[in-house]
Amino acid sequence: MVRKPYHHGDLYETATMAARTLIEANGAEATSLRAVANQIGTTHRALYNHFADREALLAAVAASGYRDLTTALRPAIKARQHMQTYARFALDHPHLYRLMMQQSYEAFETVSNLRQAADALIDVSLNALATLPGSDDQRRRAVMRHWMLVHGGLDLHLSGVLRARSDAAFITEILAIAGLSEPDTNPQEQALWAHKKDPPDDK
Amino acid sequence: MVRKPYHHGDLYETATMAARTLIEANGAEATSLRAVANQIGTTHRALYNHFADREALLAAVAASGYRDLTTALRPAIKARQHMQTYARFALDHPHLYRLMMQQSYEAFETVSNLRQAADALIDVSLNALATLPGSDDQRRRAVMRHWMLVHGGLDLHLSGVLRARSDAAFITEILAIAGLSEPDTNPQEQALWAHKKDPPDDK
DNA sequence: ACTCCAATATATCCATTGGGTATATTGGAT
DNA sequence: ATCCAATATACCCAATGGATATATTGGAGT
Repeated sequence: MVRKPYHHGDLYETATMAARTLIEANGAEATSLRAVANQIGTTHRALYNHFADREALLAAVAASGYRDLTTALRPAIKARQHMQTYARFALDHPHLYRLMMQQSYEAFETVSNLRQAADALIDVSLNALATLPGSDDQRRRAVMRHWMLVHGGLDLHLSGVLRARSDAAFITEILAIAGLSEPDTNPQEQALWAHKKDPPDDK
Repeated sequence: MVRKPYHHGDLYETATMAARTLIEANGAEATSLRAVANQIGTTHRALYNHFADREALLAAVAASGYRDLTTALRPAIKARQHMQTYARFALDHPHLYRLMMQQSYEAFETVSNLRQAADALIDVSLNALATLPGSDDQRRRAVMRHWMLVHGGLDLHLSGVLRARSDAAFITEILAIAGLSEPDTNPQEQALWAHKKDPPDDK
């Protein structure tokens, strides 16, 4: 069922990667079908032979992001390391991460790659944290708690709602909040969040 | 400095409310300047006398959302009630909530209303939870933890990444995860999350 | 080797969108 | 009554996602 490439080569993969590059650079909203097509030397209409519509192309990019994140997370078996790796991925690829987490309910049902890739992410987290104590359900809930916490923190940080002084400070703080700080670390909390009371870095 | 309305009345407020209605119905992406203008009987160009650009109109809507959420949250002084109210607002106004949380860093700096409204939200949470034990910093961190947790859970639930069986089930579960369940409640966790292992509601 | 045909790519076309510029209108201050 | 800045309109434009029709490619069947 995997057809050999005809004219251009594997346009599906080529287009997905080109789109991903553009998206990581400028964000998904600023990435047009024509821009992607230009990048790889085709007409924008050629893409419609491989993707139902623009959303489908974005979904393919999101799926590729899920796969990469899953791969990055697989060797991180300790909870703290796991969370750290997750956060660093999101901070290193903010536009991609946002795209991944903003796929519509429909996209998850339509683009089979996507649901599959997202489920793989959940599974790798469940497996990696299999060493935690407690029943399966307790572990599952712990994974959910960690995920919600780090994702929520990231999302609030990546938009301007909350503003940490730096990415590194953000990671330190989120680990502290999750109760996963290094034993000998004592993060100074009060200096982290810069909202109206204390402006970012003057003095 | 508050100018009386000239031709149409207070177009700023009228347009913001119309935009909000459209956004709550169809989402921000699907709401065009022209659609808003039609709704209130003006030209789309008239809006540019009150909003710098499309983003600014969306930011005004977001600010109004922040104000409403803050108002809803003010009387909820117990942590559990607070979180419950927050979650219910987001679930009742999913498109609006997403818009609020997706304002760009720039928007927060440019549209003064917006930063102000977002800060008011943080403050009301800090004040409401002032009864919690611990130092100011500990309380601040506790607020952040609760916020990140509930927001992260909501965001994952509102997109299709995680799928709870229902909104009510989601609220119950998020409270349990946060350690804020009613004492006599014993939420059955395993039945909540429906991802690939067990499809939504058949049986 | 030749033909055929489905998969793939292109060529035009269209409505809608955000935003620009120039012009008209309004109504309070003088 | 007049003037002028705030407001609204008229018309324009390039870019975008998507539709339809046509051209091209190259492997399968003979």
